[in-house]
Amino acid sequence: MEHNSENCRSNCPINFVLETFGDKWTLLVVRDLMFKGKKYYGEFLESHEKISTNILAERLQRLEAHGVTSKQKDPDHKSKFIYALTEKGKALLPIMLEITQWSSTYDSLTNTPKTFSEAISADKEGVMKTVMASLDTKNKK
Amino acid sequence: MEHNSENCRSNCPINFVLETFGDKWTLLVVRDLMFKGKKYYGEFLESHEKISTNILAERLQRLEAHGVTSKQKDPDHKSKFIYALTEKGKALLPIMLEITQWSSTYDSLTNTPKTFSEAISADKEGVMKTVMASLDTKNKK
DNA sequence: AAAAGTACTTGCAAAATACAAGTTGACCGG
DNA sequence: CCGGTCAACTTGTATTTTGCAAGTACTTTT
Repeated sequence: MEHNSENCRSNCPINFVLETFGDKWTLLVVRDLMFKGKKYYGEFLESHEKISTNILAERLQRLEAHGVTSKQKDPDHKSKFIYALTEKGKALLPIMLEITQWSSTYDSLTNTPKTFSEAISADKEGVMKTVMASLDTKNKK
Repeated sequence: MEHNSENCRSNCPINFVLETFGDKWTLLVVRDLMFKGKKYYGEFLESHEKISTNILAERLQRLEAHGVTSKQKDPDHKSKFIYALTEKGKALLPIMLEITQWSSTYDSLTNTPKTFSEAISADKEGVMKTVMASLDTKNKK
């Protein structure tokens, strides 16, 4: 569960996130967990970018191994697992919001709702609290 | 120079940055330009992570194609090119600082100086101004 | 004029990814 | 209580990307 830069290419903080998230798919799983309310394997597969199933399985395993996500049996459905962000995973929120702002600025075709990017600009702390609250609610349900 | 999500997998802002930076190397080049004062091809090759020369060439081309970096002849050395961040590239700074904070928190072996992460916590705007100023100075030299 | 520096390009083996199909254990309707 | 469907993967293979070593062309230094 604990993970540090011991076996990484360097101890640089930028490199450290790349060792876990440096590919085209991993951060999309985080996005789905953080903003889309997804928690089942099958839900991640449905995302618009169409991750393939072997890649998804490998990424979920890696995220769990690095302490970013958790995996638990769904008490209501024995054949399902509930994936969720750990505290370490939730702590990615500021990065995710800054990424959203950058893309909203430089992608003329972005699908970020203007209300959302304006809310981040006006009150980033408030948006963070709202998102965090939504994650807690989901877990308790 | 203009780039948007037209030919991307989706119009999601998270995916948009992945289309340009979603690999193990690209963001290290940005780091070297932003924080390490590097500007020559050979300097990027020297970084601790040891990017290979063909990958570096391809990434610099992509960054330039996406409007994140610029490339100009060095007036003093005809065999050298100066690489620099554009405004779009400099605008990645908030993301880079949040990444630094996250890694400094969760990597027990991080090489981030405590003075730096504390400065970001205490006065992020101030740190941003300092870094931005250093980038402007470099360009004018 | 020869050697070294700078920014690449090329070739090839190894690793990662994409796509399709198969497996295993619930769950559900009749 | 049996067959079909659902859910979460695993396996196999073709394609793409990466990693490493070597080579090229132009400049600068000695």
